[in-house]
Amino acid sequence: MPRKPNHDRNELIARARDLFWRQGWAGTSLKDLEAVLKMKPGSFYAAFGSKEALFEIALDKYAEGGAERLAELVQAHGPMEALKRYPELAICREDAPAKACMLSKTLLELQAHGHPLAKRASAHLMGMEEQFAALFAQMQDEGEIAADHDPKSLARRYQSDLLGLRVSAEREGIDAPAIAREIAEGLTRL
Amino acid sequence: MPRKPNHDRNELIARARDLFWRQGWAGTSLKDLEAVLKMKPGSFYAAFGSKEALFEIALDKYAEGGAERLAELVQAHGPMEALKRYPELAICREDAPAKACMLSKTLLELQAHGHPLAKRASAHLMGMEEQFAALFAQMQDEGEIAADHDPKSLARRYQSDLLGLRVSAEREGIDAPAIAREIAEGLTRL
DNA sequence: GGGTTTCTTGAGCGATCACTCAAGTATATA
DNA sequence: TATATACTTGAGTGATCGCTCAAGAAACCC
Repeated sequence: MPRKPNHDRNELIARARDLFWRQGWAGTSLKDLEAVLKMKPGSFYAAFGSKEALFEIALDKYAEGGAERLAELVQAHGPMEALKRYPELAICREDAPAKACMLSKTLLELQAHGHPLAKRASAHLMGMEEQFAALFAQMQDEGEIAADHDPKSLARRYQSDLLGLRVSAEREGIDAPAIAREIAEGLTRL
Repeated sequence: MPRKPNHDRNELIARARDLFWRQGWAGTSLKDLEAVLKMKPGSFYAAFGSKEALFEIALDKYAEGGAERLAELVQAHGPMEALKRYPELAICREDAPAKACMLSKTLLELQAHGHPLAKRASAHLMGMEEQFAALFAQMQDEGEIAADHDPKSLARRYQSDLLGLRVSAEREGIDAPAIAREIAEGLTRL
């Protein structure tokens, strides 16, 4: 009976994610979204409910994408090589709307007001960190790194280095790939 | 002839800096500023001209404060010990309105729109980095670290680690002082 | 105290914010 | 083709945004 939607919802969410990623929460107006999604207000609210609801979906999609890319690296090259390559990959994708991590941008922008989206970003960061910790633990089991490290501590530090790298990559005139290489090199010393 | 201002301008700027630091650019409304500064709109605009002008002054004061605190550490303990202590100091001041760096927060929030304040934050970050580089160079001259390092590379990495630490410190449930200790420890291996 | 000058006040400006909804349009079934 | 059912449209909502300005209050000089 009905009429089918003009747009592919998945594609819409991806475009919204990229816009939010680049411009942040307050920096992205509904006019911006309407332009990028080619939707009028009515369609937008029928499809997503609110700006906040769409941001949440976009944030989830962002986190999911990051986790997938890491998993693919592990699949292809094993844990150590994956963790070595991940930093450079994070800052060198030229199709990415920003170098910095969307999760940390969201956290920094919205944390002070206790906004739910900040909590969600924080949770996703923790999820990433657990993924890292699992890889470090696996490497210990396989004797690839020394056994006297705490995987959670390694993951915490790796995550911190990654976030710093991606903030640095957002600056102009900074050789971020050099930092990425140093982070990778640091892993060999474990 | 005239009447003297009710408020101490320096104190006003410090309060504005703390508010902007915590809440960011878009997250801070003029109502917020009026409340914290106890000024009505008219007084505010007579004193500072615009929200943007005050943010710029606050940003400069923030950068100046950071540089001063580092210089004091160097004065008291020398370059190496100063660089070792700085990270922990940056995240443990309990009177600070936020853990994360105001310069990086401003950069991440406003960079996408090419806002002048983002450029200014970027310039201040570069200034900090040059201060770090000068200290590393000094340590090389005094034979405190190996001579085969590029001081600018060391500073770039130190800055990146610092920014990562301060983003991490903003998260909940993260042992940031542990990361700070690891950064300090890393300096001993040079 | 009178006059001058600066600071303070607060109502209110136009613009933009996120969002709503009644009307119109296209696609499906019958 | 007729009808039902989404989906799309876009003018318009109240609220808030950064900001202005005319009027009043306070401090200085003579």
